[in-house]
Amino acid sequence: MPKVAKTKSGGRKKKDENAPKRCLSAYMFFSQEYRGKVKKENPAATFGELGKILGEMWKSMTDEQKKPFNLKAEKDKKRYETEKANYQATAA
DNA sequence: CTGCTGATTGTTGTG
DNA sequence: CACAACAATCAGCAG
Repeated sequence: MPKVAKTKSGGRKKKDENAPKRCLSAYMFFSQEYRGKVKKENPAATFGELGKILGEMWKSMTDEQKKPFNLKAEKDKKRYETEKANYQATAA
């Protein structure tokens, strides 16, 4: 059962006052690194292809390949945790 | 207590 | 200027 692929164009939920954004996903770091690489191998590939290709290879990646990205994701999570703590501390 | 959904993050190219 | 697939992630809310 699909979780309804709704984009940011959907109904927004109420945002927090401090709004601790969110932690980047491993995919985000993955794109940052492969963004130029995939573009290099796919100069004619625009976002459409790039996005699909990237996602394809991403899943193709093993946990070892995602490791560096996961590490970054973990670190970013801590980053988010900090703003979250600050958000809760101030919001409290 | 448990789960679900909404919101967010980053990429680039195009209407 | 905002959004389009791609994946992940998490927090808050509702039953």
